[in-house]
Amino acid sequence: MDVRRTTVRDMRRSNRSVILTGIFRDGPLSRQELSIRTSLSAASVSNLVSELIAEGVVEEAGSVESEGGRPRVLLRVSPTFRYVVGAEVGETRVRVELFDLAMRVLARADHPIHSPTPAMVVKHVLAGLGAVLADAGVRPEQVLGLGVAAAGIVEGDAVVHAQTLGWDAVPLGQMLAEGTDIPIQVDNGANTLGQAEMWFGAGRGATDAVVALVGSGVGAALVADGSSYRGTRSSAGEWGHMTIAYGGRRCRCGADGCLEAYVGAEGVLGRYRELGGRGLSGDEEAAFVGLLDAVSTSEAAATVVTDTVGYLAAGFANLVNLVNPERIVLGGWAGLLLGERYLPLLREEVGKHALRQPYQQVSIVLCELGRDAVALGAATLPVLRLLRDGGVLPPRR
Amino acid sequence: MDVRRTTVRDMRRSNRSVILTGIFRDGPLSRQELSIRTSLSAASVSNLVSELIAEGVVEEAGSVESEGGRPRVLLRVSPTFRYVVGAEVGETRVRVELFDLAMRVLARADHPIHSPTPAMVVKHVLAGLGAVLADAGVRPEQVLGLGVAAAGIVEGDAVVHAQTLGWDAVPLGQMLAEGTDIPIQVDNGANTLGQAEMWFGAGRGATDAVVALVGSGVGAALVADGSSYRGTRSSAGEWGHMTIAYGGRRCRCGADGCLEAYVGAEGVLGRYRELGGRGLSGDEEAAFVGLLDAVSTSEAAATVVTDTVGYLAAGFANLVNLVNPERIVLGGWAGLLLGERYLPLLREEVGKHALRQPYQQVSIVLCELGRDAVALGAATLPVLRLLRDGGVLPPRR
DNA sequence: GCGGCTTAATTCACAACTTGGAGGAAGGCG
DNA sequence: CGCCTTCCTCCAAGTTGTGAATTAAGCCGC
Repeated sequence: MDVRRTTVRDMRRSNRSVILTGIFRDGPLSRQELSIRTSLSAASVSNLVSELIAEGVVEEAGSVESEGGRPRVLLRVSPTFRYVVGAEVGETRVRVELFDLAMRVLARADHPIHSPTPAMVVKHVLAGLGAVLADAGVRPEQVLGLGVAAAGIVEGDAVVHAQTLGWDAVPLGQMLAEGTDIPIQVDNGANTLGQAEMWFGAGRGATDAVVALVGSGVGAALVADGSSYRGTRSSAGEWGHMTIAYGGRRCRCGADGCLEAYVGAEGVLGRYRELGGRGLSGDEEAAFVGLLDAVSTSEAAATVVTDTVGYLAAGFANLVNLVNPERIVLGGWAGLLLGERYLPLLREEVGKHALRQPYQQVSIVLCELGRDAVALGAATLPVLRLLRDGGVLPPRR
Repeated sequence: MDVRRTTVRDMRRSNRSVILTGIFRDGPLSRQELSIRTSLSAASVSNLVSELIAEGVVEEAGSVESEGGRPRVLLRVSPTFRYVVGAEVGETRVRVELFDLAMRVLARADHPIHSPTPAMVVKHVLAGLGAVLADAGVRPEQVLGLGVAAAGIVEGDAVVHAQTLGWDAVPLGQMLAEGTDIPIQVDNGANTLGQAEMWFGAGRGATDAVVALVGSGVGAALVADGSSYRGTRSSAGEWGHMTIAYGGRRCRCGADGCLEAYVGAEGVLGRYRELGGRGLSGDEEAAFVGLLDAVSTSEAAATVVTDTVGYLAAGFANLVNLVNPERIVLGGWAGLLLGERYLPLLREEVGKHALRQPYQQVSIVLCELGRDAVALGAATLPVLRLLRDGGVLPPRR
């Protein structure tokens, strides 16, 4: 247990962080409002804000009309103070996006990949980084950081384990750092999408929430008390491989009865075929849509889909009982397809598996951002750090 | 989101807390050691300690022999500064225990109950409180607080929901407060036992852990980053009602396939009977021991027990995947009976259901404290608050 | 157009805090 | 008994948030 002291310096950093976070998260705000919502004195707010303005982190942005008094000056984080880059490393593409601090996309670079090696990924991410910077005319020194969303388990300082890609203990962060001076942070793709959803999507305002992603596979991001929960060595949130049907279907992770084997699109389509269902064509996504459309005509399809909702509900109920979130956000392409059609049924089914008390406290909603938000979420990682540090820039080599 | 300021006052409270916590948790310590482990300057340690001594919270306790210099003076929390009371409200008894701040039992009062009403429980807890105080000659003003461990879900400020007792939204804390001026805190029994185990038992030193309790029912206490995790409205940790066998056995909570229905003693004995097993007599506990002893002679018993270990392992694996703890502590009377015999098998089975990465990071161990530690854990609640507040006493009416 | 009014932001003296260094305290050792 | 080592405490200095007083900025009525 490393209990640590608090110094007068920590106090200032903490208050700078509180103010900067307030300005960033809740749009342009006046010093007055900041003073009220942080319960800092007007004097301190003024003091801290003028420091932040002097450093260029914050800027004034017009003022609000008054009713006879001096108008309040609005403050915002200077969008061009620094820029952030988010990279999505998926199983089929590498996407790199450049954002300003208002989180607007300034440039984008995509590159398709297939069964990529770590070296290839590093190459494409660095190439994309160079491309977006050149595209938008931003210098590397102006970039606050590069956030990378990787498929798989991310451990400690950017070591990636991805069974589906055959990656084992790949030091992705370190490898990338050899090609650039920009500070790098790596996280799991589900977590970054969850982070995006918490900041800009359906998770706004919640402090204890779960963002569940259902696609070909299944994952979840846990948010406890306002910040992402990572466990001992940051590999928490592997919701997809929760055993939900003891002794059931074999999952691609090797275990039996995982949630993913029943709710992930691959598992769902597999079950349909096992029940003798046919007639689905195209890629996985098209097939999944086809399955949902076949519900009214095919007995097998109806059974599989209803079951899927039930299994998903049980998975949600387990989260509700164990974590007692105030909100569950359902996303991922398959999750959205299911949710659009079956959200009421899903809610009802969750009630059958969850305890009454925590069930009454949770609301289940759909993601608001598309799956393109993975890179956006990755880009929030450096921003999160900036806010936590009260606007103090991370050191560079 | 109520982000809050930090003032110079918070700083001092925080540092007092750090020092007091250090002294309490890690035995007698010298100012020197405190200075090093907290990285506070020697001057500040001296300053804060002398304040704590003046207030009577801390006292000097001998000194360590030196090798030619001034000997270090050891400091400890004054055991008689205040006293704490822990109450265990079980389904069959009310136990009240009085502790000093060294957490030694000074007096105990037991009272058997059967299907108790809230009013009865309140009566017995207050009677027990009076009894232990009289017994040890402690005045009410000397009591720091009363911690109550209740069976069921405890929500917010001591509102208890206990389906098995038929309690719904019982304001236990408030009811008790009408009978005494002593500050009251109420928590779930599994949580308090978990707390005891984290401080004084098998959980020592861990920051991310789960204490799992398997008795007639099944529960768990989640500890994240050194402190108990409670969720939105403090009803997290209902591990027992996690769906683990979709569409399986009916649980007493009304849902199907709960872990408790397969791993709780009641469920295990039920399964044995369903398989045609017979010959178990006595109360639940005796029957459970009988079942375990019958493994070598009865096919049904062997099947049930092996299955139980498997189900329990799946339940653990779900925790491992989702929460990524560094330690899982297995307790509860049935859990200990199982664990004593099958811990290696259990560990192995967990490996079959959990992902490799988080599995390698978790150690699974048995509780070190008996189930009598429920009241001890409850008594830690006021102590925890004292430590958090840096030795500042809670207000009294 | 100008004083009066209202509200926002800043300035300033102050109190609370940690810190590093100087000095005092307490014991061992020759 | 004096010297040395180590622990502890006191003191001046440097930071920081706060409340009261002050200044700034716009509106309104005449």
